[in-house]
Amino acid sequence: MINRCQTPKEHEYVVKEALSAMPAEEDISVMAARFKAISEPSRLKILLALSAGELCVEHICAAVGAGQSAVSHQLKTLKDNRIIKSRRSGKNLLYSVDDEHIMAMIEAAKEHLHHEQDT
Amino acid sequence: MINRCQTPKEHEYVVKEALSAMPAEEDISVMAARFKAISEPSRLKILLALSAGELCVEHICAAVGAGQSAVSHQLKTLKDNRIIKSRRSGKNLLYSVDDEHIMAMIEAAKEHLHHEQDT
DNA sequence: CTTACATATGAATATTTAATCATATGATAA
DNA sequence: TTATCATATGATTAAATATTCATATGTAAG
Repeated sequence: MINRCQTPKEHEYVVKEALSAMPAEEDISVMAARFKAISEPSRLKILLALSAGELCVEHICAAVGAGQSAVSHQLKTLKDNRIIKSRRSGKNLLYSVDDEHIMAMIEAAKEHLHHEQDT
Repeated sequence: MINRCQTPKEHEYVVKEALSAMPAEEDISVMAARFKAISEPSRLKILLALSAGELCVEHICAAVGAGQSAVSHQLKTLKDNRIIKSRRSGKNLLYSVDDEHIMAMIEAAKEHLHHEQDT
């Protein structure tokens, strides 16, 4: 037991709860990597654009105002982390948001923007 | 209009939608910074621990198995980005998850872990 | 008011990562 | 099958960032 803390009993209980609910190390790494994928303004912008609908690479470039190579690298990062998915249509690859959980995360982040903090 | 794309009409429409719904650059930066704050396994772990309840710094160290200085730096990053908040109780600072939007993001990320991708 | 304790902060280093350029791949059409 | 177009990839360089160590701050107790 840690005795530097003045409320050890409650915290000991919370720590136990936290440890038993804690995901496996590998799951934590995967989640962290996914958050990292959308933690760069350029990639987040791509994701916000795709939340309006499916787009090919050139139109993504147009929507976010960036170059083909940079966007392609970013799409790979987003796709490797399952933030987005792609399908081929002729010469084009069409990208879209992976699933409803990703949309939920974007929405929560947008709403959190307008939240005023207590502390 | 971009003509390299074989479905220009639909994509032009989506691009227009995307641009009109696109948050301001500054809001994008803020959101990205917040995702970045929870994109490091060590910090995500802290957040997951706090999702079980309020904790003081020493108990956070115990819950995540890291040192005081590292944890304190990470708490600052999380707090600066409004992922967590703190209140004082005697000698201790008690940290907790900022609000329900953050909890929603964590939950969505956990659920997304178990999602099998199409493409 | 001085000591001890809980937590924060600053500087330094080592690692990670984004952007760019040049080139490669894979699909279609001629 | 060759030329062209859409997109991906590899290497390089420059910038961002996590950790550690040492020290500072602020609170409470004696």
